[in-house]
Order: sequence, then structure tokens, then C-alpha cells
Amino acid sequence: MKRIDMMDNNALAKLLFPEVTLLPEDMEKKFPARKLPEGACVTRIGPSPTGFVHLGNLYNAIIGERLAHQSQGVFYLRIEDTDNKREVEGAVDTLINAMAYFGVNFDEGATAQGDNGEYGPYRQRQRKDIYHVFAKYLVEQGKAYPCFMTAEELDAIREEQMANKEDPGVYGKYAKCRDMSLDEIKAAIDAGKPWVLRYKADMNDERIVVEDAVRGKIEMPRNFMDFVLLKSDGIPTYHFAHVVDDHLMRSTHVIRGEEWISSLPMHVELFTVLGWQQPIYCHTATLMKIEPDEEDPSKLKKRKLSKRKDPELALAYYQQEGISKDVVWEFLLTVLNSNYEEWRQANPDAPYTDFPYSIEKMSISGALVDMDKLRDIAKDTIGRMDAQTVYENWLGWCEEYNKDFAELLTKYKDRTLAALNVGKSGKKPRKDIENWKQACDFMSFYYDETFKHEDNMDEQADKEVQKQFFAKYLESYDHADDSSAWFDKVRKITEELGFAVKPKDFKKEPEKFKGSIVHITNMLRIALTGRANAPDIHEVSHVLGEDMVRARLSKWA
RNA sequence: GGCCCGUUGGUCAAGAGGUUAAGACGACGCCCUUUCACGGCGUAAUCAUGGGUUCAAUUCCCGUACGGGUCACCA
Repeated sequence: MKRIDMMDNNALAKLLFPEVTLLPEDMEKKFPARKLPEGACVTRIGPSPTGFVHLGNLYNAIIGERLAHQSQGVFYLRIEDTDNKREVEGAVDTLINAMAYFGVNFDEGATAQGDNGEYGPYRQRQRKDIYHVFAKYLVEQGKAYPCFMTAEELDAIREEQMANKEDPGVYGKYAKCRDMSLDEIKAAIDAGKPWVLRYKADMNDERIVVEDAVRGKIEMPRNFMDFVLLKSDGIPTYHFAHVVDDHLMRSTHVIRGEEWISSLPMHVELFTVLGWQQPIYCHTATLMKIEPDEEDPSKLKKRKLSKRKDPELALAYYQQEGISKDVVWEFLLTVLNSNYEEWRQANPDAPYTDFPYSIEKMSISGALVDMDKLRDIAKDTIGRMDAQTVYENWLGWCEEYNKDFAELLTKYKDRTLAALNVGKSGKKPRKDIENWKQACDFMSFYYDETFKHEDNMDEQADKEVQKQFFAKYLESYDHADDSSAWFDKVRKITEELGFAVKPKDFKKEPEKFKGSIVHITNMLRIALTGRANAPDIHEVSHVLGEDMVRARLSKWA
């Protein structure tokens, strides 16, 4: 009896996959185990080209990249394009470009120019023949069968199951095509009926245990579903592709979002049936967002980031806003590893590659995308860069998103570099820039082309005082004065005009003065920078140069 | 609904069976100060809840609530 089954299975396999001649062992030979040092991690990201590059894509990429490169392993890019319905024209390039923009470096995999590496192809649609080798094998083993059920039939059993409060899906008695005879199958195929290949699961009430690297033990019921291996176009589902690819490409760690935990039983089943070793699974936390509850706005609610509602979920958002790739890395690293921030404080100038990344320190509850935190990290990160680096990055962004400003930066390169150094000399350097877009705004006063008056001088002193002050200031102004000589002069004028040299004196006895030195320096600042809140006047004056200083001030004298 | 995962301050979080329960962001206050920043100091938590195990639990176990995920020929 058993023998006949086996013969049937072989005949069925031949019928379904007439073109497949290679065997699983041929594949093993073609993609041998990698020769890597002990403990080296082989990781990957496997995004699908939907045209939308997700923050989560980067999040998982960073984990994979760190794990691989810190262990002298391999990090590769695999395009998971098994769903032709979702694929968007040009999406693969968008994806590859975005990864490049954010400085994610792959050792092998899909590139804009084609594949790079010995374990390809790295685009799943091109791996059809490979999947079919194993599909055929599973049929031979009696672990897979063709299913001709239509969408309507599937809907019908689902309804029935819902009504009976049973688990929905194709399994047990609902798997109508499980026991078709070879002749019946042949007839159906000859009649041109489309079919999918389903896994032939055992009905069972066993449980499986998976040791997840970030979550620890995960215990679940063993798979009993006849899930789809190959779709009617012969392309595998994610489940089958994942198992075949990660085995053949020799991934040691599978890093993916926690939404995959529920399909773990299928994957475990396939690894077992194919006799392969499971990779180490790392299921990462979903990116969350916090906001007022729609029903009760007084309460805050945590929810999954959504593509539709949250622009910050798209990687493109960070590019557009001019949020530096270094900042995004720094941010993600602190969200990802709870001890990164501490490490960064202790090693402010070390490259992030020095940080010993560990899976154990990963967060398992939903990580929040906190824009306040991002801003703070941005100011620190950019604050740590030298002027030249800031200049280059900023210019790079402007060339793409603010051409006019790019021109200014090029034209006034020296002045810009000097301006970027303002307030950076001491122990407590300023941290004014949080992103390139905001930098254009913040730095605008250094260029006549973008300089404008944002604050009103009249709030500081009346017109007559303004005139007197600027006349005196210009008269005594010596561009060569150092900071203290310069400020002595300001003090002197302040006194002459009847203003308090010490702000505290004015506070104590306001009736004795017309104002304080604060009003005087604010006037200077507004004249020079257009705003009352700006970096050190003396330093700014020296960036602008004597001509610009005199030109801007003489308007008020 | 079934099956999973999670729950420490406003937010992100460290942490161990017995601690003054780290740190960061945000908020507020004070200090520094010619503005704004920067920086310094300080303020704010009975670790979701009920029960059990234990000399002792926020830390271990069970239930409850709440949040999240998933139940496709999508990944």
C-alpha cells in the first residue's frame, strides 16, 4: 500500500513539475555552506518593492547590518517580489537608493546594476526554478498536493467555519483536494483548471517551542493548516520562499517584525520537513506612535504607526525634512538598544561601529517614534560634527531640496564654514542645527540674499535712542577689537545713553534708567541678524566681516 | 472570536526575589548669562490589576483588564 502511495507521489510530482530535473542535493551543492569565521552572522533584509520604504525597513536593516558586520559575517539584500499585484514600477530602485542614502551597506544581493554575490538570484521572482525543485520534492514526499479550490469555495468554507466557530482555513475535512486521485488531478489539469500547491499538514494537537533571540521562548500550537506553498502562477508565498531562501542563502539570523510570529508554525514545519536547521529568529517590536485617543482626547493612546496617517513612517520623510542619515542611525540605535545611549555618552566621538551591539538589549514592547527625542539626538549628533562635515551634508541636501540655498552655500563657502563654527569653541558648544531644512532658516541671516528682519527694534528702545546708539557704535567700532575690548565699548555707550550696564541694577531700580544693556545688545542683534535671539554678536560680526556689519548697522544710525 | 506577544514615571527605558527603583527625552523651577542656545542643579513612580508561592515580590506562577499582532493564491 505504502509503495503504491509513493509511486503515486512520484507520478504526481512529475505531472506537476515536468520541467524540474534538479534535486535538492544539487541545490545544496550549488549553494554550499559559507566559509566564515566561527560565530559570524549572516543576515539580510527582505523588503518587498511596494514603492513605500518604511522606517521599519531601516530599523531591521540596522540590526542586520550591525550583527553581520560586527561578527565578520555577511549582510545581504534580497528583494521579496513574490506578489506581482503589489509591485510598483521602479520600486526596486527606490528601495536600493533609499538604503544607499541612509548608508546601509550590503555585502551582497540585489543592486541597481543587477545581482552581486554567489547565492543569487536575489530577486525571488527569478528563483522560481529553485523553489520548484523543493516543491517537487515535497510532493514526492507526500507533503504537498495541488489544490483546485476556487476563491468562492474558499469563501464558502470560511463562512461555514465562522458559523461553527471553528478555525478558518484549509485543513482536515475542509481540504477538499487532499485526497484526489492521480487521474482526477490529471483531468483537472488537462481541463486547464488553475491550481495552487498546498502543504499537506498532519492534524495534531502538538505544540512547538521556538527560542526567539529577542523574546525568549515562544510556544505555539503546531501547524495543522494546508497553507499555500506555490500560488497559481507558480510563484511561492512568503512562507515557502523564506524557508528555501534563508536556508540556501545560509542566513544564520532572521530579523523581521513581530507580525511574523503568528506564522512561525508554518516555517518551523517546513524547516523540519525539509530537514534543515532553523535560523535564529529575532522578532522585533512594532514601531508605535502615541497620540490622543480619538474617542477620549484627554487620554493618550499607543498605536501602530500607519502608512496613511503618519508621514514619519516613510523613509522619504526624513530625506525631505533634511534629517541627516547619521541622526536617523543614531536615533534608531538608541531606540533599538537600550544601552546605546549610555554608551554614546561615554564615547561621544567614537563611530557607532565601535558599539557592541547585542540582541539581548533589544526592546520587545512597541518602540515609540518620539520626535522630541529625535530632535534632541539630532542636535547632539550634528553638534558633534565638525564644520566641514556639516557643510557637506547640508549642501548635499540643499542641492536636492533647496537649490537656491545650495547656490548661496557654494558662493559663500568660507563665510558659511566660519558661521558654522560660531559658538563652537568652548567646552559647551552650541547645538543650533537639528536638520538641514531648519538650518537654512536658522542660518539665513548670514547672507544678504536671505536676511530679513524678524523682530521689531522698537520694542527695545525708542527711535531717538536707536539713532544715537548706532551713531555712537559705528563711530567707535573697530573691527579688530577682541571680544572684551568690543564689549567695553558697548558698556560705555550703554552708560552714556542712560541705560543700566548691569541688568540687575535695572531690575532693582527701573525708574533710574531708560533701560538696560539687554535692550542695547538686543538692538544690535536685531540690526545685525534680524532677530533678538541669535548667537554671540562679536563672533557673528566677524563672520559677516566689517563691510556687512557697517552696512547693516548704518541703516539705523 | 481562536492563537500569539506585551504592560516599570507624561514618553523611551535600566534593573534585581530583600535597591534610596538608574539614565535619557519632555515639562516645570533655580543657577550661569548682554539675547537665544549650551551647560549645571533640582522637582515629579506605592513598577496595570486580583490571587497564589515565599520570611520577603514590582521582580516567579495563575487569572483579569488594557494595548498590540495574526488568522489571504500580501508580505
